[in-house]
Amino acid sequence: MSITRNQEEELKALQDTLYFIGGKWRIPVINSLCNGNRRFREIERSIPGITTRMLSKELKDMELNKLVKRTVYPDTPVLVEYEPTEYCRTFGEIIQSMINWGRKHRKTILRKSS
Amino acid sequence: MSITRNQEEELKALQDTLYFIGGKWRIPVINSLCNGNRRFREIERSIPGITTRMLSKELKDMELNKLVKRTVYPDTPVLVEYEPTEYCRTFGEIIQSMINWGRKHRKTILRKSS
DNA sequence: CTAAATGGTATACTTTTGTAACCAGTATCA
DNA sequence: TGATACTGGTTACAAAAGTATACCATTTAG
Repeated sequence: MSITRNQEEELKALQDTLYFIGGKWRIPVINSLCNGNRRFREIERSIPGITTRMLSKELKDMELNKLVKRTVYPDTPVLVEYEPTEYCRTFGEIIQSMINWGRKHRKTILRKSS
Repeated sequence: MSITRNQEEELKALQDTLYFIGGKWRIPVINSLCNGNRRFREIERSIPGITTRMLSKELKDMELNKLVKRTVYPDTPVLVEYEPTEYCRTFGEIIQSMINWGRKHRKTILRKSS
């Protein structure tokens, strides 16, 4: 049946995406980079709750996956810059839909912290 | 500056959404329910890789968060049904954007398993 | 009688994430 | 001349999340 087939295909596409997004910090880091943040501490400060360790791991992994380009300017003091690739920007639609959801449901959500 | 203000607000909305999605299995479970699966084993079979334990935890948590309604029909044999709430269906846009991403990038992705 | 499906739980284990301290190099401030 | 703070991270350890596997009572099919 074509309904079944289609659902299988959708599930596969969905799982590919989720696999690629992976952990908890990938989306916020992509968002930060796309918002123009470039330096390590700058990105770190822009994402409340992230730790140096997680950001470091995330950026390394994203570099391997061609989502960021890391450039070192070796003048003293050394300066390190992270840039989002075009590929990185393909997550725009997903991020936008998440922002939309968050906006709509602001009133519904009771955070643990409240 | 309104750019700054807007980015902060977007980040907050984004983080609310990510917080709500939480773990690894929330999205696949929502998707399965929205695809019409209702019984425990049926949902389990529809999500490759999930274990009984994780599905059980996820469904409990989703019930607490008003994402599913659990109904027990106590005729022997007992039958248990899980139904997505309207709230659950609000994730449709996010899931659809994820499916779109997965489709577009099928060729780009090299899964570890390949 | 045997085997399989139902809706799960219990236990042990591995992997991932979080916490917190630390490091070398440079700049700032008094 | 220190003391302090910022840069871009690393390291060791603890806690949380996820995985694997076995198990349970009940019911149905053969």
